[in-house]
Amino acid sequence: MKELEDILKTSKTLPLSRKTIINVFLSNTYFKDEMLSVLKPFDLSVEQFNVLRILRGQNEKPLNLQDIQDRMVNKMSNTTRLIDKLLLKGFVERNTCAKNRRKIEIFITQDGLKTLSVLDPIIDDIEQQMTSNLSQTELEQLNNLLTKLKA
Amino acid sequence: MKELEDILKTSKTLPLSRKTIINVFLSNTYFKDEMLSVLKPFDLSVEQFNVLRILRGQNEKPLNLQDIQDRMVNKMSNTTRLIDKLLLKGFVERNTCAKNRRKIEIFITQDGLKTLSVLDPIIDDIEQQMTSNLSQTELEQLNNLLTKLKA
DNA sequence: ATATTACATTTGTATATACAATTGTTGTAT
DNA sequence: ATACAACAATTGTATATACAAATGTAATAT
Repeated sequence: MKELEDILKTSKTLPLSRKTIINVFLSNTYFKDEMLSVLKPFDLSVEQFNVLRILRGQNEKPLNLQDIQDRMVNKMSNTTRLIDKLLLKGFVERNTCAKNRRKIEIFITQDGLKTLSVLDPIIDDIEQQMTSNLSQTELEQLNNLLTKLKA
Repeated sequence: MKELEDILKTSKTLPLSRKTIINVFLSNTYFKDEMLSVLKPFDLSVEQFNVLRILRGQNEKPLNLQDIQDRMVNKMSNTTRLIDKLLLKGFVERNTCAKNRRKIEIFITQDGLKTLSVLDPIIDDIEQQMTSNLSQTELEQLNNLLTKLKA
């Protein structure tokens, strides 16, 4: 993993705020790349995977697009198109809501559930690995700092 | 800013590693959105802005595409196309390298430099603002933890 | 009852990114 | 000198995201 100093070769000392922001960008890339390399063989992007997990969390109850969008970690401008791709792969189903035909209900399929259950231990593993350089105490500190940061 | 609990309504307690990863994703989005809203009026994306700063750091000396890519915070699969857009806006110039015609040298223009000099204090400001919930000590802690995380 | 407004999703356009294939140039091996 | 490998950038295809406009449905106001 590249360090700040390696990347910003020509720079003087950066203000702490900028260093922090850059470090968050780098950490984000680090996590996303690792996740993607695990999900790739399952033909899923990180975002698609997260939506599938959201749908599973509903225990077979459907969610409409806005509900999904609200629960997404990376706010998605285009849930429609993301769902389109999950549909093509057979991981979700889509129905117009009977009570309010403006809304679209989305379900996870058996195939989607099966894929998630295969992925669960793999993802747990990579998440552990990616954070293994920090102790539990340090992880808690990091969490608290990040939460406070954007409070 | 949304909290983890608000987003993941249906979830049980998450493992600390997952919480940390999600928190980094959220922080990344937070920073990027704020930066973008500042850069938007200047017709620049966050990534384009960063490349311009890299080029300025060279003090008028040119960089080829690979050098730029190495210095970029968000590794860019397509520096070519990013530079294309900076070119259209007149912020950079592009020449084939005489010594090695495979390489393309890229310079920042006066217009690019002028735009950066206008942006400098604005960016400093927003960076301060975005991190103002943390003390200097906390920012240092956060930096150290993030560095250690991906060491 | 019709017009207007608000709601929910879709579509279009643009940028950033991932990855593979292609093009053109240079260096090397024989 | 020619063939082949390595290098540097470009192009093509796909996904995610930002934002605006368009479509279709429901609620309301008169």
